[in-house]
Amino acid sequence: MHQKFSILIIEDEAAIRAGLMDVFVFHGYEVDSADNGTEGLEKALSGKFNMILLDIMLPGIDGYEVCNRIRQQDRDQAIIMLTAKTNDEDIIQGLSLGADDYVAKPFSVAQLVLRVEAVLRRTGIAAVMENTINLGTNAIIDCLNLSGQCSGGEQTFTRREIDILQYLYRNSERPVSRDELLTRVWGYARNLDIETRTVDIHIAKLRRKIEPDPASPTHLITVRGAGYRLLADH
Amino acid sequence: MHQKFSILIIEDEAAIRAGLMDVFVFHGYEVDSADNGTEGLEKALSGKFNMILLDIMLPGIDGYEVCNRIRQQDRDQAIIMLTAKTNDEDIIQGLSLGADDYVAKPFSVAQLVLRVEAVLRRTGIAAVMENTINLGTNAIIDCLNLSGQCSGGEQTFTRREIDILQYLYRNSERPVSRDELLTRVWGYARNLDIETRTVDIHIAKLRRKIEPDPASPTHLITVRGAGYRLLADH
DNA sequence: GCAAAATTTACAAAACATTTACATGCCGGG
DNA sequence: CCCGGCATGTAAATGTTTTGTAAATTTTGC
Repeated sequence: MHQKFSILIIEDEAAIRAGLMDVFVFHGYEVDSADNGTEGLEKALSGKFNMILLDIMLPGIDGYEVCNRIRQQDRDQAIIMLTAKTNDEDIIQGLSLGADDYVAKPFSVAQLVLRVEAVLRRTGIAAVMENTINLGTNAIIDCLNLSGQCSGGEQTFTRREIDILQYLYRNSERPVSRDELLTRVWGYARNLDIETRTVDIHIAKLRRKIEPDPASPTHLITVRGAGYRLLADH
Repeated sequence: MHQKFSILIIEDEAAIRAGLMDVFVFHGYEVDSADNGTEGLEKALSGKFNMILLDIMLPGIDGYEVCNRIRQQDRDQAIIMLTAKTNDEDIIQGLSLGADDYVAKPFSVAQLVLRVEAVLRRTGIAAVMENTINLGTNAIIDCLNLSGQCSGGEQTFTRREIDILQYLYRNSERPVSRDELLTRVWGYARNLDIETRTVDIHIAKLRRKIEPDPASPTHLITVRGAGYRLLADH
């Protein structure tokens, strides 16, 4: 998985909160937390999180109320409820309020991670993330719709342009040579003497679309003698 | 409002099977059942069911295997596993095999019904069953009567046109390729080399009916290199 | 057998990809 | 420091593929 999922843990017991944070950091998630309902709700409403783990018994606003308010603002926010209560009433209330799943304490950590993954898959969040190139505030690209929100406003891309961006994005830790692009994106047989400039032309077109100032690129940079490299902000 | 959801219950204990069938018939579902894995799998693979309730311990092929085989054929089939085992191993295995939810016996009937509804909602199957396509002020289409109120006034549609619109509507978050339409609407076997233009022709006809200006579509848009996408007014 | 619907055919138009041609800038060696 | 060569940038011309659609033809449902 290239881009990290972000997860918010709302849980008042410090030991459980810390334990959960460790586990999800270990599994490659970006984690934030809150120890009460008020703070949790505030963070949740920022819309920054792909998943919210929500304890039911909380000081301040309780978990049901938090879930309810989140849903009012964002129908599609993924939420999993955690609780020590194990009777049907709770489960029913949790599901009616629109939590995506419900895990009863004590739960095994492995089970919880699997349920989180299952919900991310079911809700389509995983699919969306896999098809999004996020370069920061001035370029967020939807590879399924061949479109993006860039500094210059809404942009559309061609299939080839998206293929190039995706290849560079997946290899953004290093520059990619023209030869490699021709091989991996175009499907040409490896041919070390290049007699085409088509890669350069496509790069120039992409810069016009995603760079605030195409003349001095910040995302799609040239590494002279090596190729091109795609960089995100921060 | 919408047609009935169909549900398949695969469960060997006659008393439980009969009880579940009664409950779901009462809740307005169309219900079929099987009392062993072999028959259950066969019925499940027919693709007629919106939801499959699957007991784990079955004579013949067991529930895990049935789930596995269904998933191989249809990634989107909704499945809820039922079982008396309550340890983590089972839950993990169930989720790994791709069941959409997991309900442990003894469960309350109310809880099970709610979980079924939750899964139908989450997977978008509930939306699939809707029979009105609402694209905003200038196109509201009644899929049962094959008619609609569009910018050009009252329109009638053919069955194929409605099928296309519904498929695009259910997948309106992404463009749908001609190939996918031929497979999912026409029922053609997957055949990557298209030698027919019939999809394009139908799209053109639909545009004449639902677009205020067919020459510059706002609802039925082309994503060149990817397919067609149906958009509603916000 | 008829009318409506679906599909194929055929061509035009638009979008996209590539080549060409020349301009620009970077870098090392006199 | 300046020059030449080489890697890169890009506008414009050219070639290719995809899409739009009218009209002809076949299929389908009564």
